[in-house]
Amino acid sequence: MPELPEVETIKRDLERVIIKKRITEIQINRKNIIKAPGLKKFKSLLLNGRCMRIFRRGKLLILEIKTADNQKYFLTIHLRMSGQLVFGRKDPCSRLSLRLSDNNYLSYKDQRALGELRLVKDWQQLNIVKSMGPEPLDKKFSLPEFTRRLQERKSKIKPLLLDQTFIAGIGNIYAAEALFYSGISPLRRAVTLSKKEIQLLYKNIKKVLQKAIQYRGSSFSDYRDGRGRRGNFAQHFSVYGRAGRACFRCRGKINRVVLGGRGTYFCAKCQK
DNA sequence: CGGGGCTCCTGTGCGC
DNA sequence: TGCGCACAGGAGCCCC
Repeated sequence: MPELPEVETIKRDLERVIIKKRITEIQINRKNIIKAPGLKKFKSLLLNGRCMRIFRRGKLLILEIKTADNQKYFLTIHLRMSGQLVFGRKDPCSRLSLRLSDNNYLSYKDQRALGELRLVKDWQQLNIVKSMGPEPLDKKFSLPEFTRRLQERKSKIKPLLLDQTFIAGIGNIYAAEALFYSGISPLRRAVTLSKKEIQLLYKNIKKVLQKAIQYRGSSFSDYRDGRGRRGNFAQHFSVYGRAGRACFRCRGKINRVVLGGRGTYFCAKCQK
């Protein structure tokens, strides 16, 4: 479900409402989403702890936890396809529920239960973090390096954009949108992109992610923000999910193919 | 390295 | 109505 803009929106919502509140009650309704440590330890460390800070790396949401006995831990949350993190009243559908000292709840919901939560001492030592590519909205994400790294890859550009070790945070929607705005076919080999095309792609990745954050993310079906509300960017999709409909630029038909097992939308006329 | 298939889950929608 | 299949904002693993 959520890609960088959705996780960023949740982060911004939650940091206004849960910081420094004490966790007074923990209810785990689906054990296997907790990947580390064991359930007992997970619970005892969190109980009476407080979230001091929230940040994001790629699609990973990270809560810095100060435990009751003043240790520093990090609760890492990967929402995968259908995870939601919602602040408010108690939610009977939650997989994990944290009651806070103001009597509100932080609910982790996840219809498909593919999400993963971990409570760790050092989040940077997680494999998913160690192998993660650059943050596309970070100043350190530079065009020369993006260019160099694209030019050494023979794979198709679209699956490459979904590869979190190549670049962090982009998923199926924003890969499709960025390629559309850049006029680049998802089937193109990365190595064949011209300097000009790479520059366009670089700009459009940033642009589409920023725009989506402005609109509080995309709710195609499951996504909800930190208050349980839908995002507004789905109304602004140019290609994603528009198979068979008219391309906004040339009025031609939007195609759908499967690449790396993922539905891939593009306009064969506008995207070469 | 690249790509395909399968897996983890649950739910919905479609064609027959 | 029922059944099976395809598909869904993700990603790890195995195999060729």
